[in-house]
This record gives sequence, C-alpha cells and structure tokens, in this order.
Amino acid sequence: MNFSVYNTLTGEKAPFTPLQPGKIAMYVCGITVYDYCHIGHGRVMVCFDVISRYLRARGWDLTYVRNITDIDDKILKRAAENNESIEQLTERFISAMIEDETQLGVLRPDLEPRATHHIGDIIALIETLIASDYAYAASNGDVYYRVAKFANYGKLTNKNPEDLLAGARIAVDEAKEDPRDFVLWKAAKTGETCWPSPWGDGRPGWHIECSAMSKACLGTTLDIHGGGPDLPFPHHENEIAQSEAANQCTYANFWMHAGAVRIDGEKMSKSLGNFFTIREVIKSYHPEIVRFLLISSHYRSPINYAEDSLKEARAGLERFYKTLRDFTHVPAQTWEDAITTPAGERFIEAMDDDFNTRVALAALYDLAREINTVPVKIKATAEPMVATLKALASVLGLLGEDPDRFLQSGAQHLDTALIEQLISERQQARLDKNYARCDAIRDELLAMGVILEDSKQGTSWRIHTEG
RNA sequence: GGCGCGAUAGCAAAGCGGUUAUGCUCCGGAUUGCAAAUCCGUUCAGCCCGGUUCGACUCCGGGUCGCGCCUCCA
Repeated sequence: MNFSVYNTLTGEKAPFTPLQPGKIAMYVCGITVYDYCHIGHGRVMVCFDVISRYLRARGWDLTYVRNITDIDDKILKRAAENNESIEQLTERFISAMIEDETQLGVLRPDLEPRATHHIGDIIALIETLIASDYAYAASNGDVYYRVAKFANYGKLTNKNPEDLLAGARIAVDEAKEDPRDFVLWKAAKTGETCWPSPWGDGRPGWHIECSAMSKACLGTTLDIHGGGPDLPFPHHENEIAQSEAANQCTYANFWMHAGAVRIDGEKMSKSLGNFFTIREVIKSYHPEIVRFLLISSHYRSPINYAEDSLKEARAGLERFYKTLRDFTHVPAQTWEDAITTPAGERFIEAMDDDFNTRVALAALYDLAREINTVPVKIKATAEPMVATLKALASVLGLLGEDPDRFLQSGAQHLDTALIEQLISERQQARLDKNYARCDAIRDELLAMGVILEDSKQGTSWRIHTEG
C-alpha cells in the first residue's frame, strides 16, 4: 500500500500514517449555521464524505467529527434581524443543512458537536491558556490570545509574524496588547446571548470552539484536520496556536483543505453574494449530478460552477446509468473482491494518491465501456464487471439510484401512464410494420421531452436533456 | 506588498521524462425500419523564453497571465 495525502502544512504529499495503528481521528470544520448551505459548503461536505468512505473502505477505524458553530456574531445579527431566538435560527438551519447533505448523499459524521454544548470545555481551555500566559483578560472584559508568545505562529500558512504586525488593523475600541492578538472570549453587551465565565458574561470567540471540541471528541493530536479553502488563515492558524500552547503537543499531523467553488472565475462566497444554495440547484438538477460534479475534479483544484458544468456532469452520469439499465438485478460486489479486479486496482491506485477521484472515475468509465462491449446475447458475462462497477462507485457515493429513476428524473410533470400507453401502441405498430404511425408516436413523445430507445429487450424511455 | 496555487486539445479535467488518460462535443464508420443508445475509428494538446537531458507537456530558472489567502466567509 502506497497511500499518500497532501498536507497543507508541508505543501507536499506524504505517506499517511496515523498516530495509533489502524485508527484515524479526523476533525473537519463544519459550518456556521445562520443561512442555507451553498455549493461551496456542499463541496467540503462531499469531499470529506468521500475521504471518510474511502478511509473506511481501506480498513481504517475512522472517527469522523465535523462541528457545528452555533454561536457567533453573524448568528446574533441574523437572529435579531429575523426577530427570532438564536436557538430557533440555528435549529432551523441545522435541519436544513442535514436535509441538503442527505440529498447530496453525504453520510453523517460520527459526531457533530455544537459550540454551545461545549462552553465548559471552551472556558477550561481559555483558563489553561491564561495560566500559561498565552492569553490575558483585557480591561474591556474580552480575553485575548497573546500571539507574540507563540513561537510557531504562522507555520501553517507561511506567515511571517512581523509582516502580520505591519498589516494588522487596530480597532480603536479594542484593548489588545498587540494588534495580532485575537479574541478567545468576548464580553457580552447588554441583552446579548451569553454564558457566565470567570471573566464575566460573554461568548466564545471564533476559533476557540474548534480547539475545545476537537480535544473533547478526539484528544489532543488529530491525524487529519480538514476544512474549506478559506480556513487556513486565520482560523486554522489560530487553532494551532491555541491547541499547541494549551496541550504542548502537535495539534494535527495532516491538514487537508478543499478547493474553492468559483462563479465566473471568482470564489463563491457569502461576502461576494455570488452563491447558489444546494436546495436551489437540486430543484433543476438531480442531486447526484451535483455530487458528481464535485467529485469530477480533484478535491484541491478549484471548480468552476456554471450551468454548463452541471450539464456536463449530467452527461457523464447518464453514461453510467445507461450502462446499468440492463443490470438492476446485479448486486454490488464486496469491496474485497472488487479491488482484486483490474478496474479495482486502478481505482485503488488513484484514490491512494491523495484521493484522486478524477482518475478513479476514468477507471470506472473504462469499465463501463467494457461492459457495453459485451454482446447482448451474452449479457450475463458482463455481470461480474457490473458488480465491480457498483461496488467501486458506492465508495464515491455514486450510482446508488435506480437507473430508470435517474434517467427519467425530471419527468414529474409528465403522465407516465400515457407514455407507457403510447409505447405499447407503437410496439404494435412496429409489429404491423406501420412505420408512419411509429414515427408519429416517436415525434409526439419527443415533443413531450421523451426519448425512446428500442433494443432487443424492448423499448425504454428517458428524459431528453438538452446541452 | 507578503504567502501560496495554477496555466494541457473545441470544452472540462488527470497522470506521466520516451509508449491511448478520461468525459462531453465535432467528423467518419458499424448497428437500427427510422432513431436513440452502444461500439469502432479519426481529428484536435501542453502560456512564453532559457537550461538540464540521448529525449521534456512532465525536472530547473526567469517572465507573462489567472486565482486564493493576508478582513467575516467552506
């Protein structure tokens, strides 16, 4: 086994070895729940979903933790705007998030800790940092992290602490010793949601909750810490500063970051306002198409999100489902058997190389072509290959849908009984060699957006997808 | 300005120092009552300038362009 993973910390791929043989502790930064998830969130969820599925398939005992940040300035602001409590707001968007990820075929992580359920851990961690002089309570009631005290500050993102000093902003009302210091505990203003603490009522700062929750769920050293493309700085840099100062050991051995989703060459983001929500997109495209699109590129490369990308993803997926149409009766092979096949070996080789899903998919496309090459009358000889295809695809969370259901999705507005009736009428006309009638029916259905496909087994139909 | 990533055929997207990526599209053929699907085949690459090498898309140096982070954002 030659399994390697790219590490943001070192900027290169390296053979992956966990701290404890056979066991992997993986922590991924989840989302702040004050709005619906967009495709960028979807990418991180799908990316680490594939990673977790693959690690498990490879035989590791994985514990996958993905947090939910449910207390934060934006949440307070949004709740106030909506005139609802932060609990109402966060519960609403947590439910929405779960719906969205489920649609995308994302399996739930083992643990989904929430910041508000770990206030005690957060306070304890801050106390440790204060005790060792890495943090201080300021005159305004806030508690800050003393960046100058942490020698390795900037190691994840290659920042020179001096440069940060030059570029940092100093807000007038802040009581920081140093402009680079960041807040661990934020004193509450009157009426704000808050928790009691040794430094007065307040709430956690942005970065401390991840240090506290990862420690509570997985311990002081993580095998893998992951997240989105905009998290290395400052979020993960600050997590390292907090956790390594408090625990006196390496915080995470491997740092993994998903690539950005772009719109017209620009990053999709809340602040730019150029985002598409998952629920919006899956109204027009089968959710598996969205998943397929996200898996079609390497997880670290930027993806351009556009109507054309979705159409292309759909075309690719349709190819697989067309192949599987005649084999709904074939169950997936076991993983152990699948990886001994030539396609399986290629698949493993690709995925072992930093989760190269694009190359893994190429192996599956070749397998599909091989299946299609088998002559109709000896279809049964293709069944083992189909079983392999299904087994390998399932590790990517793909091809689990019934082929007809997939190929006919979007047909809700159509009268399927009428379609079936026209097909059988045409069948009779074909037997009668009344080809004029046959073509008339074909045209009629095509006008409805239905494409007919005659084969030795009979006639099937699918939705006509343009583009 | 600092740090980092990228530049591949019509489009998308990978690996690789010499041998087909792959998907979609185009074209030709097989197949089909006609189609569709499928299969076969063909065409179309590696930003620019140097260097290393018997040989570079692949390694090294320089440049150009694009993008990300440096401030809340996955």
